[in-house]
Amino acid sequence: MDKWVLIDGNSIIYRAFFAMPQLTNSSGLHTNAVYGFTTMLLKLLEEEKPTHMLVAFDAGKVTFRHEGYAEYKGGREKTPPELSEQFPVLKELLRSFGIAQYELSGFEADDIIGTLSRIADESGIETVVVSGDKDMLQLASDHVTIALTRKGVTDVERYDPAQIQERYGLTPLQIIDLKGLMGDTSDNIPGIPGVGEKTALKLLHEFGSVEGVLANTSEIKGKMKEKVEAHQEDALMSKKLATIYREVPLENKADELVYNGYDGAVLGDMFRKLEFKSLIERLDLPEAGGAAADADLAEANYAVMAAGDLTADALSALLANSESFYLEAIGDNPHQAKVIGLAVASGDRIAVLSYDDLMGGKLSTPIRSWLEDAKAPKKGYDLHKAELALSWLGIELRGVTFDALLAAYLLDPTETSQTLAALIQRHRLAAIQTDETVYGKGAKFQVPGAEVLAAHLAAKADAVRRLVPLLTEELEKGHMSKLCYELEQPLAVVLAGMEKQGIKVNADVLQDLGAELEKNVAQYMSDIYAHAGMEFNINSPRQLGEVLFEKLGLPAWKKTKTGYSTDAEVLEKLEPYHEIVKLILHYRQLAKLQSTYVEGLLKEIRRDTGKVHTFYRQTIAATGRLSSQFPNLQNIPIRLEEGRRIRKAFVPSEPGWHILAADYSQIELRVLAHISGDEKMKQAFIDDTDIHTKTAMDVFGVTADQVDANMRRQAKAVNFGIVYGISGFGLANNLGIARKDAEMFIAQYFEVFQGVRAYMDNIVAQARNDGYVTTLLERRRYLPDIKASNFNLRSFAERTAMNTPIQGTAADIIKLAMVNMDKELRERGLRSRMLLQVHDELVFEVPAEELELMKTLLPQVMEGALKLDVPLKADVSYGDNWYEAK
DNA sequence: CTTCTCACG
DNA sequence: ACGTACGTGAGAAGT
Repeated sequence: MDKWVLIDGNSIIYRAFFAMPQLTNSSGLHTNAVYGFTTMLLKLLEEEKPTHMLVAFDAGKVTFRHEGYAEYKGGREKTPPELSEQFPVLKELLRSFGIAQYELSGFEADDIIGTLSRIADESGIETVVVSGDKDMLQLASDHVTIALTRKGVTDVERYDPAQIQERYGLTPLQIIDLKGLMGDTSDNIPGIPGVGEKTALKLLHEFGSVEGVLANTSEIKGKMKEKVEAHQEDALMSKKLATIYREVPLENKADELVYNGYDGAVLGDMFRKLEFKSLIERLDLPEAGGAAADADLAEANYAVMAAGDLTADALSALLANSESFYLEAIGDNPHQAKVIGLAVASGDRIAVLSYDDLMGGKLSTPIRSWLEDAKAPKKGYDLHKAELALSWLGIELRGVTFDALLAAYLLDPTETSQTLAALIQRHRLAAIQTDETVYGKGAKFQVPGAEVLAAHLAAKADAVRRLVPLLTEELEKGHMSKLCYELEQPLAVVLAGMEKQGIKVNADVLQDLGAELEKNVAQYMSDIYAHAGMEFNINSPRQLGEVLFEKLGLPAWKKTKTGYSTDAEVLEKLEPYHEIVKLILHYRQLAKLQSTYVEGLLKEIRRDTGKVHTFYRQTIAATGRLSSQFPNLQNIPIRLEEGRRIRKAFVPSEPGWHILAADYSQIELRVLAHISGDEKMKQAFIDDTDIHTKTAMDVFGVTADQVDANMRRQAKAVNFGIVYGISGFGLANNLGIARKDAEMFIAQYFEVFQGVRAYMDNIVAQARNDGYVTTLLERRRYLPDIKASNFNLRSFAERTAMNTPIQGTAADIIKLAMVNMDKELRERGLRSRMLLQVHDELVFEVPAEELELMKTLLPQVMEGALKLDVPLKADVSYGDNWYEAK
């Protein structure tokens, strides 16, 4: 069975260019559009398995369409040079793939594809047309489906005639009439002025075609009638321009479209030229010239010393002059990670010890005492994980002086891969093997034999050693040395302490709650089945969508890329239509509690201690916040009472102790008041007024007692919006009001808080100028998209520029408070323990006799963490469990 | 392994 | 005109 795939080259490369972030190879060639195009090709090859394939291009500037209408495609912006330079590259890439390409002077890509799809259709050959242009829908038929790009490049939506009917209520050929009426600004096709998609569809549903509309103008009312009558000629010409010409002389071309797959070596060479390294790996393409794979790998200018090569004294001597340290622990969860070895580099020797060497034998004593010696300096990589993994072996890691992972994170917190291999590559140092190469991944993961493993661990210790001076210098240049050595590194130790300590979770409380939930979930389930008239999996959005929108016929208005959206926003809008909707919302709420918080949390409780030990990741969030994993203890329910009860299970680990919690009040807005210097906002916090009420008063121009609940709610949403980097659309969406009204609120807000407006303008300008923004403690985030020509990318970067200094400074502040508080506890010899951090909240367990002291000490330390132009405020609460501490 | 949904600040 | 709020992690489905 033949299968043809016909691609509108111009349309897709444009799409790819605007959808992909800036990307260049090391010689400065822009490659983003070609990269995007390539990912789309790969997806098509995999999904469609075509026997024939063609990429069609527009040729030259003038086509037959210009003969009747010289202004066709006039007024278009010039193609950006960053894109033009990629056309020849794309054509070369297609040759490397072995994919046919075609262009014919006087015709557009549309016409070539239109003709070939007609030929395919006439022979009954299944064909997919790929484009970003809706006009292509006119080509759909029983054998021809149209894949239109939606978001990005690889996300496409397929249309056959039935789907076009469903979406527009039109046949494929009527798509031409649609454009005839609407016109198309991008092609400079006029259509009828004032007729957009809505009106055009209405007219077509009534009269069937452009000609039908023109013949029945008497039945059209008001202004619309005048417009249609005045622009009859335009409509007819527009229809003609929009019609794809399907008789291009292309007979007997089919053989040239045959696709036989690509030659890995040829494609590999092309990808190397473009530096598409991830794709080389993904397709497992051969290395250049077959061999020489290891040519770039660093040559070991050190001797790997295994246990057999070392005496205890020799090891001690080496450790005394250590330059770097690397500990390998397998597994993502450091509390369960298996230590398989470690390496210490010193001059031309790198000692590599196994787990067994660490746990017993002649070398165990020297290595353990070195690890635990706070005076023995250690420069390493991910020592937070190392500290935890070792601690479960009864070894306390001390004396960390430099962590390459933390440094790398500070230097670029948005970088997703901070592995040693990636860091080495980014710094253009001689390469080391990736973990994936050495261990494999997924089901194929396997620890290699002792010798190979030793070589790899030694290479990593050596990599750390080579990175340290570079990272140190970059931190210095970025003014982040203090942030690294005095905040993040000490914090890593505090976090490890919290994680080792863990928090006690009462399994009985969870089990009781679970039993209750189970009953209720079952009840909801049967009620939902009764209303639906059938049983189905409510947890499956797909099945739920079918029941709601097809079986029950509820109105569908929001779609995901795979089907109907059934999220809470959709369901809330559907509530008035059917009783089942409310039941589903409740079911969802309870099922979430049951699976994630009752069952999920129960699985994390250690049988021996009854505690859960989360892991705070310090190098994930782009803003400087922490994140929490295994389990995530930063998203335990609180907003709704049913869920909040989960917190009753979090209890002190010792009898008679209490849970004490303190959270910063409005920390982000206080930070904003400080960094913007807005006098009005500063004064509001100095007077300790309710900021949302104050905002409502100023924005609505009323007195305090005139602010009702709704005004305060709206003001609160505006304040949130300000912190997020406000947009009219976002605020409108959040408040469920018209965008115009939202924009009015924002304008009014900026009228009042002029300092805030100035800050927002300045920070975006600063980001454009420097390429990055910073927090008060000089934490940095780069925003490469701030200059993007793509509106979406640029807007996103602008909002990020506004938000990151605020969210990031708040993160700085609570981190300072944590380090200071830890110090206070130790210096005062208190037994109280810090257990959790939830972005603006700290949770402790405290013995009864320390409660009074802690109730004043904790807020004092939190409020004094950083001196701002406005006071910081922390509210304390306590109880017998986390629920009571509210 | 990705997608959807939903929990938190 | 474009199409969005900022930052995370986890469970269940379905490929």
